[in-house]
Amino acid sequence: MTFSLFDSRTQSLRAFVPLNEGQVGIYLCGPTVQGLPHVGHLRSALVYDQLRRWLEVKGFDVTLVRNVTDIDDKVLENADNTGEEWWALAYRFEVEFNKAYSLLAIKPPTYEPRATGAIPEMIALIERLIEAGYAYRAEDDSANVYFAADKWADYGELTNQRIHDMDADAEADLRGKRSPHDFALWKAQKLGEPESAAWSTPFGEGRPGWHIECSAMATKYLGSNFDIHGGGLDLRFPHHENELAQSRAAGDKFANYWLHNGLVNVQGQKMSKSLGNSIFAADLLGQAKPAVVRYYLGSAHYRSVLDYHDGVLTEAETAFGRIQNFVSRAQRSLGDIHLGAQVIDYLPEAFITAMDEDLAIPAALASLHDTVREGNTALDSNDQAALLKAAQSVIAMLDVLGLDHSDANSGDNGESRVLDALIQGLIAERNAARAAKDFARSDAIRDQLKAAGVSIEDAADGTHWSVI
RNA sequence: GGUGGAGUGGCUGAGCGGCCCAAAGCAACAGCCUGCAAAGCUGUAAACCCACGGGUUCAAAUCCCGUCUCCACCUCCA
Repeated sequence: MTFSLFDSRTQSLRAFVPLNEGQVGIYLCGPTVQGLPHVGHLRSALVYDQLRRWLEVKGFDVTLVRNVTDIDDKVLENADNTGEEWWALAYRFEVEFNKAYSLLAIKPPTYEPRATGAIPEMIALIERLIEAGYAYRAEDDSANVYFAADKWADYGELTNQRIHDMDADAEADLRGKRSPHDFALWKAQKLGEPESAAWSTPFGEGRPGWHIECSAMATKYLGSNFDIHGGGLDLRFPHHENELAQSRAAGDKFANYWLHNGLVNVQGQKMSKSLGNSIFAADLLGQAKPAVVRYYLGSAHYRSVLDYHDGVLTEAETAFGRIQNFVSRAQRSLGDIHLGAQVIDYLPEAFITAMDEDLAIPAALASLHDTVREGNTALDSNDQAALLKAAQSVIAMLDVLGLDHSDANSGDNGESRVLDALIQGLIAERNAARAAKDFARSDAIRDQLKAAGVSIEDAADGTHWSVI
């Protein structure tokens, strides 16, 4: 029953031991809502959703905090371009993110704080840092406040770097910094920036630096010491390094485990605005069902690079369709399949082992497919007991992975009843034609249905249909 | 310059000292089933032994050294 996670800070697989027995606190860096959600955002949110679900299956009471960065240079810049209020733009994109998350069955976090809702906590944290001598007000008398990176001896501990090895940009404008490695805790209001984007503080008018937001929000909701901090690999430096430095310098223990998910590449290349190769949530969800997208995003280990290119969704669709097909066949044979309260009791050993080892979802999927094959074999040989066992097992695994197995044909609305009646009529006609050996007619009906997006399956117990 | 990661069958992608003559999926081929298909099952072929060259070990895809190639981070980024 041990559960291990790869901790980026120690760069090792560590057995997970929660601070408080039976409870887990997770802080996840959410998006800066300055644009539309892309495949990378989805993967990141999904990884931690899977982690959360697995911990819940294992009986933990999980508190998941995923923030929304709603104030930032880019938000202001983009709002300036569209002519919207910055907060209106932020809300607009936040809604888009939540829509995508919800489609993908990513459970809402326990708390989803916005950065602008934690300004007092940020100010308090900055004051503690100034007092402790790790932060200073800008040399140029602006409202900027910086963290003195070289004063904090452990700076670089998260990413195993030394300050003097870092590639500092010697040309950069210091803006009142003492050293180029220092980073902003508080940013002075700039000329032309809206009043609504500036808060009054003891240091002057301005807005928060990016890193301080997460430190403040994480400890506000999870306490000064909590279990897991997660985010995308690209946030490891400088964002997480800075978070860790400032929180520790302020006297907080902060996170016990650091998790980083791999990024999504597009045809072997990094996704970026300048390359114009970004794949947005809408692109994926327009091409395939949400469960298929979810399956695809889980097809590589969370720490590996996931490559996106043409055909990946089709492949996921076929693979996932095989699983769904089995569930439909099993349900036809067994009727509705119910699970008891303890989902974990239905999971194969191999599946549990895989999930327990740093959330090895690809290996877990292998176990899922193995079970589907066993179930199909049981179905073909009419072994009802073995079929039920396999079917329950498969449904339990899909449940844990958050993959929707519901039959597309089920549903109780009027339209689906009408549709079923019409299709059943055609199926009856086709079977009559087959009985009369009028295969030209029967094939024509099959083609007609296929053209309409309906596939049919001739089974021992009759003909069944499903939407392709 | 620094830090981290990767190179496994046609493709995706696990494995990270013996259970590996390397999982699972996709694609391919054959058989069973079918009027023919689809779905399903079974089997076959697929990785000149897991980038290349050395080494350690009774034992290496897995550890060490060297080489090559690729990627990421060190600037905003999930």
